[in-house]
Amino acid sequence: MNLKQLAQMLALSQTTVSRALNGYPEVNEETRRRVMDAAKRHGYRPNPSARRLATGKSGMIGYVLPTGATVDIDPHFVEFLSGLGDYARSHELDLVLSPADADDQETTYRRIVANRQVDAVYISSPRPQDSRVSLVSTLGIPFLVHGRSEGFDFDYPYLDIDNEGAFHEAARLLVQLGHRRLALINGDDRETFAIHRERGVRRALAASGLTLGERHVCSVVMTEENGYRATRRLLEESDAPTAIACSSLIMALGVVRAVRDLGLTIPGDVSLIAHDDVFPWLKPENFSVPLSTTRSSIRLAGARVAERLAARISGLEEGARGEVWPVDLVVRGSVAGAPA
Amino acid sequence: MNLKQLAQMLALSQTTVSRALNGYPEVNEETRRRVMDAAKRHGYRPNPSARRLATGKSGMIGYVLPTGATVDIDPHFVEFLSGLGDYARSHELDLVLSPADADDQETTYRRIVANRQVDAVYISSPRPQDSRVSLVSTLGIPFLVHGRSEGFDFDYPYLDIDNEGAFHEAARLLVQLGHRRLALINGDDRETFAIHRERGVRRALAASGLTLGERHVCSVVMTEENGYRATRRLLEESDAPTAIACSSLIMALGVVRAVRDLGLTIPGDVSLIAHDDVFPWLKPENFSVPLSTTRSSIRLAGARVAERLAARISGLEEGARGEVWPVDLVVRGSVAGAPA
DNA sequence: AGAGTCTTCCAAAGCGCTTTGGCTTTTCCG
DNA sequence: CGGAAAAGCCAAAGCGCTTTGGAAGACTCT
Repeated sequence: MNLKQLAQMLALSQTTVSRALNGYPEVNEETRRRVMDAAKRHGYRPNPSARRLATGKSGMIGYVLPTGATVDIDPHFVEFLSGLGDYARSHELDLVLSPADADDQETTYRRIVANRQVDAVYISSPRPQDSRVSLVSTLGIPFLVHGRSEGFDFDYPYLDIDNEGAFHEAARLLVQLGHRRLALINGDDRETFAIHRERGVRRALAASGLTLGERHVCSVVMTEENGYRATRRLLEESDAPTAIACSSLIMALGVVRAVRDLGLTIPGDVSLIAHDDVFPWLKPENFSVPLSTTRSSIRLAGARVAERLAARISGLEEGARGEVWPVDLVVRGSVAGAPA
Repeated sequence: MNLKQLAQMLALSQTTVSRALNGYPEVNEETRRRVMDAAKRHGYRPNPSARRLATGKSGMIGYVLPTGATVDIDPHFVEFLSGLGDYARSHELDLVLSPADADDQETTYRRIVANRQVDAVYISSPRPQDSRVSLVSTLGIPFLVHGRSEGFDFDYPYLDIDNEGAFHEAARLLVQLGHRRLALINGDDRETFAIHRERGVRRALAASGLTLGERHVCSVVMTEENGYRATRRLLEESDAPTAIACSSLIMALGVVRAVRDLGLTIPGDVSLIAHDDVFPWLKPENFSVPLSTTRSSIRLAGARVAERLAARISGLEEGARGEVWPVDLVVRGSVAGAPA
């Protein structure tokens, strides 16, 4: 059942039927009702391909997925996706993932924009002066950055959590508990979130005249194994830290394992605070010693990103609105006063 | 730059240019070269919306993503996606995720098929007599099942791993080591993979005249917490098992924690074998006691699914071909002879 | 009553591609 | 050399929708 048939059936023109269906004003209310009614009764659904060709709108949001033999998709992604899906589901928005060589995403961005394959895109895990952000903003497609970039001479819309504030609070608590030597086991320090977290820790330390030793900050891909290695390295040195801030729960698994392997205890010998993105399958309260965390649901962020993208597509949201979510500091058993 | 302009520029008809580009035989080789050349030089890319409208092909593969407030996307999904992306990237295939209410996916399947939004779909985590499989096969769109369904009077194409064989081997090893009371901490037993794994364990036990006690098999969502709870329950009973087979590494984390909490050791008091889907961020060899596993890369499976879907789309693959991958049994420190 | 203004609808022109059916020209072969 | 077959190309008709530019009729106002 296509528009033509429906129009014929109603003895109306395609124009009128189309307008009635799309809520244009220049059609009699009764006619509209008749049309709506018939459409529903016959299960008419406009062909999206045709509509897309005519309007250039696709009803999808896009994401360029960096891939490659050496590239692993972050497990956080799936939680983010859940959130995106939560919103998208109720709005018949689809998500198209365009896999791209991680080293050449530009081609793919250009392709999906030129082809009008999607109405909007989002960008995740941005870095300072991230080329994707400048690219996409010149390409002129609605977009939203999940996280923040930096160092541009223009503004852009984003949704981020207060990483600096979170780690500032975490570090401040540790300092208040008497810790003098903190360490930070961070994610890839080319990404903005990691930079912000480090900044937060440094700021908290500085406030008490302390510093973050050069060798007390690690920047690694966030795997259990890397958490383990970093911790071993940290704790086997002479000026071993007495407290660790850690950028992910998965790494924290490794931290806990390393501490135990060294015959040390949490929080007796070392206090630990990690960032928790709220996974349903791994909870900080269930660690052998319940883990203190800075908590922010990445799933909720996903839903919000979808919501804002939808708003931008329909013109309800405009401009370079930045949105920063506060982060909860949840104190559990993994922190204690510094050992004597 | 569109077809019309390109044709004009070459003083050829759109027909000829289109045919030259799409490899039809009825065009002179030299003409074809000229066309190809000009197309490349001017960066001509056929508009996918138009092509789609004309042909009904979209160049995308689809996945209906079950969502809902109580639905969590499995973290395995992201690894599978990595694999899918690995293949899709080099073939300019995009993946479209259509979020759907987990309790009503049919509507969404019908929509994406009716709308010809995608050229093929895949189905994951199937259950016996999974309604999605029968639906999709009547809808007549190319598809592939990742995993297996059962109990149909028709065949369908799938890619699965030998879950039964894997857990058979694992259980057999444990029995050979003298274990008489095994337990299985399994995933959702409405899903086929879980059923197959249980079957494998039972078969191995039966071969030695043993059985899997009713209360020695748990079926739970695969989270760390559930692994922990299941293990506590198992080990606190009078006829506690001396060996555990576990369906996921994440649950195994909980198993390990529970064993430790109870003051027991692996493998001294209890042997453990888990299934490893090969995550880059959590490796069995890095468990406090290196974990024996049945191993099968879900990422490779993703790539293969993409490959086969592409083949089905282009008509290179047909029929209900089932493909079952063998699973490696990797023995590490977490298994030992049964305690006396 | 006549001019102007709404209201309501329509025919037709795209959107950019593929494909059908046909028309020339060339090639082949007895 | 003549006729058939093959090769190479084209005009035009879709695909199913949106949107432009009217047009006809109803209504208002002076």
